[in-house]
Amino acid sequence: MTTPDVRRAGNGSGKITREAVLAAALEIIDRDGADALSMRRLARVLDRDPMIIYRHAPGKAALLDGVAETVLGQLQVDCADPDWAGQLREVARRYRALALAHPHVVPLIVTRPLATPLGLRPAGTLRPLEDILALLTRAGFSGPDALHIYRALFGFIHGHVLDELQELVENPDETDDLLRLGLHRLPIGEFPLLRGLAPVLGGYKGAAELERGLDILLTGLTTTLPPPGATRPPAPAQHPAS
Amino acid sequence: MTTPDVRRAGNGSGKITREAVLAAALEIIDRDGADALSMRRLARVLDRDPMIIYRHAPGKAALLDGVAETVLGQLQVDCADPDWAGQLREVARRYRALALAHPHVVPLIVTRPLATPLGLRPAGTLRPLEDILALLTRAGFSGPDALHIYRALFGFIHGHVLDELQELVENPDETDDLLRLGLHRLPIGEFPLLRGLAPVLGGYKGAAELERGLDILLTGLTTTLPPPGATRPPAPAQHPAS
DNA sequence: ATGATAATGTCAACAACGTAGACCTACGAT
DNA sequence: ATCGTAGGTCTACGTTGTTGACATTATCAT
Repeated sequence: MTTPDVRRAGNGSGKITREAVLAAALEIIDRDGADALSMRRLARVLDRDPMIIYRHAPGKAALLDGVAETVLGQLQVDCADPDWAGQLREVARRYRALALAHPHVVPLIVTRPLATPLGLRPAGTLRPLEDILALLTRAGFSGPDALHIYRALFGFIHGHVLDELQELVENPDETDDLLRLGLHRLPIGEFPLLRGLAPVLGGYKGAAELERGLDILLTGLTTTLPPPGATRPPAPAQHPAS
Repeated sequence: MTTPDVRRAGNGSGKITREAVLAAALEIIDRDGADALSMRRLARVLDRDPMIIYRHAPGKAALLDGVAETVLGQLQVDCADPDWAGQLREVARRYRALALAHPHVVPLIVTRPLATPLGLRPAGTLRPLEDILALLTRAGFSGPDALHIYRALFGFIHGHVLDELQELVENPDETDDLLRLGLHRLPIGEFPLLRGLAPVLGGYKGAAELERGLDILLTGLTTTLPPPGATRPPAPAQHPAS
């Protein structure tokens, strides 16, 4: 870093907003993961003293919550969509897109609310829940049924996204699936099936898997719960290739 | 075994095994969460110098992986069960029981494999996968289909367990659901539906929810994929492991 | 028994961490 | 002028994970 003007502690110019802090934190996490986020490093990115951060967030934990909130807050739900099942599909797809865009944030989204009661969670985290409840009650479902559907959907999405991220590999340069997945290091005798499935594991397509899961989930839901109104059956939907 | 010989710096008696280290680590995590686990505190529990730990694990990260592995390693699969669907059900129930017994370990199980390619993960983590592949191929499924079923099942389980843990609340003493969930702190205008569903949220029963989800999933799977069992068993029914 | 070799435990030290507390500026309202 | 408040900076404390050197003990061929 060539700094001709040596200020003792780096200070840029202009005010620092909470959004700027969170954006910088997200940048670090996206690049190097959540463990790489330290107050001092974040301050270096902001070109300020580490202590300013505490003017915009009460502590590091709140900061992580804030990052998770900003990402999850980008998930939009169209409460007015008359085709509730289709809307749930799109929400799932958008969620997956968000997760792939910010893979290092997914652990935060999934993990941090574990110790926090519902009402104490940041508002941005609760917005999708409320919106989906709105969508479903507007479609005629009872409150408890809507809640049940929300749980089933997000349970599925969380699980799917985690599983898909687990299958991502860092060096896609390697052509041989066995090597790319590191499967050659496994004891041959103990994991014969796993090793044999290397090519299938390598060719994993998350988007298709998501659609298949959604088919199962939505048909299951519409047959289990009374689909209100004189609306149509679920319609297995078209699969966009990707 | 019982040597009440007190040496200068904390050292107990007897040898320290890797299992003992992991057990102590699990104890700390179960009590106070993963963040509370520090090398020094772990050493205090073991009544030894902090540095011994490095003789049994290359670092803290490996230690966390080890804890996740020991817990997940307790999940047993009966590969020989002829009723594959029933066996998957039981696996799901056992997984849930494990998660409820060690709630603080779930984030580790779910999060740590995210950066590690399949083959480099600890063997105990891969055992359930291999076992379920064995169960399903023995039931007549093709390799890719078996893998698909595994993904669907564990995606669902992961999601369900995370969602259920999020609904657990720390002070179940409070009688009023609104207060217990902290929902009274939410802006009334912004989250009307959510607040209205407080009693339903409070009465969440994870076991029933799991069974409902399993119903949906398993029926969906058996209709989507060719269930090889009852009607006509195809040729390679028996496949000796070699 | 003897000495060599490895395993195992101990200690001090380091750099980096989160954050409390004091201090300093700048500025709009009185 | 004076005050309150918000934003920004600096120092310092206690803790963390880990390194490298050192000490002790076990193992084993000779």
